Amino acid sequence: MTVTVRFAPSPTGFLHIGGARTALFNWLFARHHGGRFLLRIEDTDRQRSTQAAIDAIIDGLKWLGLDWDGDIVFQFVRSARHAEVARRLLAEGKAYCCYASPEELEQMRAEQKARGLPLRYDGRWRDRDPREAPPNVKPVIRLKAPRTGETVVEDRVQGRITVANEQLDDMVLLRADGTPTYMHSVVVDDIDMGITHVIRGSDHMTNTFRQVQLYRAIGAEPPQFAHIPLIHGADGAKLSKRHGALGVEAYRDMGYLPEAMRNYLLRLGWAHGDDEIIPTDQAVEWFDLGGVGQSPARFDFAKLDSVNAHYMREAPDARLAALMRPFLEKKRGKPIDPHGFARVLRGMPGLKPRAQTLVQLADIAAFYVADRPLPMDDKAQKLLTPEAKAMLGRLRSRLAGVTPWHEVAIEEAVRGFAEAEKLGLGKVAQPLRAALTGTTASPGIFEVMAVLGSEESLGRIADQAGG
RNA sequence: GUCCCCAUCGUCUAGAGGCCUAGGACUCCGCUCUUUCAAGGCGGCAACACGGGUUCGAAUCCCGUUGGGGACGCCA
Repeated sequence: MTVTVRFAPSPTGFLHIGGARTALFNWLFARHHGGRFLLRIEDTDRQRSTQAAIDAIIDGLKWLGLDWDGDIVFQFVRSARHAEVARRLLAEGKAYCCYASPEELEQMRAEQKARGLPLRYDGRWRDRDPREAPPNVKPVIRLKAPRTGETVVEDRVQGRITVANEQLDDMVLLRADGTPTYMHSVVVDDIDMGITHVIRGSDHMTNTFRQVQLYRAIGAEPPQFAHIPLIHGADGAKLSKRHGALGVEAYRDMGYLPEAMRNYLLRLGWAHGDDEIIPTDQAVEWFDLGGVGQSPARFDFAKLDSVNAHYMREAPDARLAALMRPFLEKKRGKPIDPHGFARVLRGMPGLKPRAQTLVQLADIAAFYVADRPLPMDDKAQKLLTPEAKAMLGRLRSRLAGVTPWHEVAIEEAVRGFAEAEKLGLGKVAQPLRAALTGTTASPGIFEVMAVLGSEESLGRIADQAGG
């Protein structure tokens, strides 16, 4: 049987980081085994499902590079099938009609809570004669779950997990309006789609027992389950919208590379010995459920930054420049002309080891496309003393004679000038850097001049030089 | 409250009874390289939650305590 997994988000919001990791693990598992990775949108909650959320999930998966097989399955479309299975169970006596109203059940739970009892449906209609049903009340269909014995799940991550059946109540399969519940739809769809492995967050752990009972009632063999621990926020609390559970598009907008995101997310909960940098093709080769950890992990931006910095250094200059472009244009508030973009591209080798994100990369690349005269930051301004300005004037004259305008020739000229002036190179380089970049930190100054070209370099120096 | 799960440096983790005076990565701190800032190289700080067992021997197995998380909907 070919390995078949699915990622099954509900379209009630963006694709958050936990969902992204679940999708990644499923995708890796499928690709590792040469199996299929299916996408199913769980939109049975008509009130909360939105097209915007569906789009966000699809965009997020695409950005992360997680391609699914076949067509997207929309769960709601299959509701007739779900109802059919529920009614079959009803006919077989494995399910029953429950006429308790929502208000009645709410009251039941309130009483249970008040008396310190477990919150469970008490099975009040389980064995009651349907002829006693109140008039004009549409019933829900509940599973007639076993009341004795225990349900065992052999989880591929958590190991064997057991629960006493008396802890579980009779879950609703079909709502009063005839629509299926999540619990029921999931099981029917997973059976129909031939899902062999269910890899999902451990918040679904307790659902699993109920779902296994449903599989048994339907007469199907349950798939293998693998519950991966949740991701927590930096403070250890549950990752919620308030605790940095951002959509993947937020990470894209913060300037993270998708391959870095995949690597970081992979290491959050999965390990292969001491390996840290694991490119995606390597991950596909190595991924296994045995490497998944059992305890929750905290999301750590510092580590993500470091991983991202690594992948930025490895990325080809042209790709990085293209990816960074929108960030730089946003920062400038206007487009970059081809001339400026060419500079950024040429300057990329010196730029990329100095940034951890595309946002930072745009920040430090900005001077390459800045218009003259450049604004000087405070530290740069401080360096440009009257003496320094005069020095820059003399240096400019010397530089004007450099041909061809190449890095090596420029360096020779500047070093020769410093020597002639009896100045340390730093005394010359720092004011020069200020004039050329408007800051005190930048790529190597000879590289900067070479990239800028002689005309622009001399112009910028002249802008700051005295006399 | 009931049930389920988890527990190694600040964080992510390696560790499947002796290889552990517990390894790697990130962060932080030094040193080095150096025209600045990075990157790189070298080095440092830092952990087996606690208590009982089992065993010749336990971070690793068992039990308990504590702590954390998750689930208890006609939401998914």
